[in-house]
Amino acid sequence: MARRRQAITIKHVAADAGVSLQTVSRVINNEPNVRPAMKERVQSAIDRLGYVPSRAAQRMSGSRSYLILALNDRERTIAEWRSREGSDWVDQMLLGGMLKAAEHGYRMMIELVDTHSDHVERELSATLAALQPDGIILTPPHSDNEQIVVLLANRGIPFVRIGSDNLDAGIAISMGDERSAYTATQHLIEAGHRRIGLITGPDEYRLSGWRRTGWERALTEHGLSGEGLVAQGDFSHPSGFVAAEALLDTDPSPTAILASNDHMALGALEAANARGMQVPRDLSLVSFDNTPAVRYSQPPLSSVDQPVAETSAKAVELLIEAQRGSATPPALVHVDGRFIERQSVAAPRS
Amino acid sequence: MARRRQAITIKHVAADAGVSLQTVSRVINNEPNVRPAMKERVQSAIDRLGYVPSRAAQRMSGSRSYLILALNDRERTIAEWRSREGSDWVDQMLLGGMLKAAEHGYRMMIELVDTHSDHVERELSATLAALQPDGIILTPPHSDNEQIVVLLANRGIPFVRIGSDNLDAGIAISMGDERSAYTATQHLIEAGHRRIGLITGPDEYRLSGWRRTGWERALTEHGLSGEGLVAQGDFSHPSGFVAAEALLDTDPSPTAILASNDHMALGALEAANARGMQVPRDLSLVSFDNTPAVRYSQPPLSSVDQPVAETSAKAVELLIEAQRGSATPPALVHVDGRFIERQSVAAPRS
DNA sequence: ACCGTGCTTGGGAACGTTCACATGCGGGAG
DNA sequence: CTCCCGCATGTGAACGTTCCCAAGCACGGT
Repeated sequence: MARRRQAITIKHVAADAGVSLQTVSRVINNEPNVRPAMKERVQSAIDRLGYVPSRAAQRMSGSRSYLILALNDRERTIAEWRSREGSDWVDQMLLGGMLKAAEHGYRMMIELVDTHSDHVERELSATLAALQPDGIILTPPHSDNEQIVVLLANRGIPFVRIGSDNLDAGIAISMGDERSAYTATQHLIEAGHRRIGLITGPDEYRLSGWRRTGWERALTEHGLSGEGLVAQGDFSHPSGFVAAEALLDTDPSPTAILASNDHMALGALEAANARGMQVPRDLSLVSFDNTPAVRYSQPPLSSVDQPVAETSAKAVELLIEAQRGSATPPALVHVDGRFIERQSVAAPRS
Repeated sequence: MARRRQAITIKHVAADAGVSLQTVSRVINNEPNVRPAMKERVQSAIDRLGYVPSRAAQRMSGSRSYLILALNDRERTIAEWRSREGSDWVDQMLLGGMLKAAEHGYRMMIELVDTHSDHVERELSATLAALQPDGIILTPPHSDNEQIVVLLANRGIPFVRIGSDNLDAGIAISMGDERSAYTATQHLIEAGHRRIGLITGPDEYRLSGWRRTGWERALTEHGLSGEGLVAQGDFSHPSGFVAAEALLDTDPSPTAILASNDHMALGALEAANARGMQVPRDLSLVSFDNTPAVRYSQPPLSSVDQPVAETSAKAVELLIEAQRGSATPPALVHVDGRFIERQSVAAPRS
C-alpha cells in the first residue's frame, strides 16, 4: 500500500528543463541574472512536476529555514489552557502571525519556554540548534528576559520583543499599556469615581508595571490617591477573585476596580456577586484584553482591546525583512490599545 | 555584533569523545549494540558540548522530521479568530498535542488548508514536500475529505482522523457525537420538553449528521417528533441567531433548543433575549463544546464537553507509535463527550 | 586449531540544496 | 582589433546526519 514514491527534487526539474541544478535554484529563489526565457522554461518545469523545495535541504545548505518561532511562557500558557478560560492572546498571536508568515512562504510555530527555570539558556539553545529558526518572537514575560535576549543577540538571530520598550537589542513593539491604563482609569474618574482599586499582575511582567503607572498617573492628575488600593494577582480568574475580596474589604472600599486582565476581572465580578454587590450599580469594573468571555458576562465588561493579531503580524513582517538586510538595528515600534466600552461602568452610588 | 559562531555538530562530539560519527549517531538515536561504557563516554561529550542534533540534517539523511502537522480548515479557523469569539477547539488541540509531542522530542504545528478548494491536493502536496512531516492530524471537516485521505495513504504518511469513524485508511478517533447528542436531548426530554428544536451545523461536517441523529433517536425513543424543528447554521454566532429566529417563528414553537455548538447557542440566546424571552424560563438551551464563553453567559449554558486536548494528545501518541512499526493498520478509537449541566434548562412553561 | 556468529565500531556514500568559484559569451572602452 | 568586464550558466564542494556495508573481536561448537 504505502507506495512511498520518490519525492520530486531539484534534479528532476533540472533534467526536465535541460539546465543545471544551480539555474533551477536561482529561479526558485528568484535571483537576478537569469534570462526571462530561461526563467520561464524552468518555472514551467517546476509547475509541471509540482516541485516544491525541501525546507530541510535548504536549511542544510546554509539557507533559511523559513521558520519563525514564537516563544510563550510555558507555565502561564498551560495554566490558561488547562483552566479552560480560553487563550485569546495565543489565538490572536497565531492568527496574525501565521497568516502573515504564510504570505511570504514562512511558517510560524509556538514554542513553550520556562522563564523561571535557571536553564532557560540551555533549553532555548537546544531549540535553536534543533530548529534553526530564522526569527524569534518574544512574548511577555520573555520579552525582557535578559538571558534570552543576550543569547539571541549573541547568536545573531533576529528577534522581536512584543510588549517591551527596550532598545538594547532586537526590535521592540510597545503596546501602549501605560496610556491604555490611563485612558481606562480616566474613564472611571469621569464617571465620578474617586476610590479606584487596581488588581495588578505579576511583577515579572513589565506590562503590570506600566498599567499600574497609567492608573497612578490618571489618579494623580485628578488629585486622587491610590494608596492601599492595589492588590496583586497572577492573571488567573481565582487570583482575581481573591484580589477583589481584599480590595472590597478595605474601608472605605473602592467604588471601581481596574483589573490588569479580563480573567482577573471576571474573578472580581464573581467576588462582587458573591457578596451581593451588583456590577456596575455597586462596583464599576474595567479591564484589559477584550477576551471573548467578557462580552458574555453579566454585565459585559468594558475592556481594553490589544491589537495582538496585528502586532504579531507586524512582528513577523519585521523578522522577514530582517532576513534581507544583514544587520538588524534596534528599533521601537508603537501600537495602541483601544478602550471598548460596555456596561460595567456606572456612577458610584452616593 | 552578530558573532554567528559555528554551531556544534556531531563531528565535534565525535572528536571530543574520540569515536566515529556513526557511534555518536547511535547514541543520539538510542540504538542497541553500543557498549554501556562507550555510550556513557559519548553522552558525556554531548552534555559537555551542549550538542543537539539538527532536525534539518536528520530529515535530510532519510530520518524523521520530528514534526506533526495538524490540518485545520482555513476558512473556519480564520473566521473564528476574526470574530474574536475564541477558538477553544484550536487551543485545546494545541495544548494536548504540543505537550504530548514535546514528551517525545516531537513538535506539532498548525497548518491551515482549504477544504473546498479544488486544489487541496496541490496545496497539501506542496506542504508535505516542504515540511515532510512524520504524521498528520486531520480535524473536521478534513477528517473525511477523500482527496486528502487518498493522498496521504498513497504517500504512506501516517495520519489520524479526528471526528471520524471511517476505517478505510489511517486511524480514526470518534468523539461519540451521536451519543452525546442523545444524552443532551434526553436531558431536555426529562425536564419535560416535547418540542425540541435543533440548530445543526454544515453538512460537510459529519459531526453535524451524528448530532442530528442522536437528537432524532432520543426524540423517537420517547415518541416525539422533530419534524420542522431543524434549522441549519454554519457554527458562527450570527448563524445561530438567525437559525433560532426561524425556530422560534414556528407555531407551535419549540420550548427547547439543542445547538450543535456553543457559538450558535450564544447566538440563539441573543435571539431569545431579543424577543423578550428568558432562558431557561421561556426557552431551554443546550449545546456542544463547553467553550469558555458559555460559563459566563446569562444564564451559563449546559454544554457537552468534548475532550479535545486528550484526543489530540492521543492522536499524537498514535502517530509517534506509527513511526516505529512499518505499517499502520486502520483502527478506530473511541472517546466520549461529557454533558456539563449548568443553568440553561428548566421545565417548559405550561 | 578452525570456523561461523553476533556484537561493536568505523568508513564512505547519500540525502537535496546552496555556496564559491569557474567558464563562456557579448559589448564597450581604449 | 584587443582587452576587460558584466551577465548568464555550469561545476564541484559543502552543509550535518544517517544508511549501508565492512572490519575487528570474542565466543562457542566442532
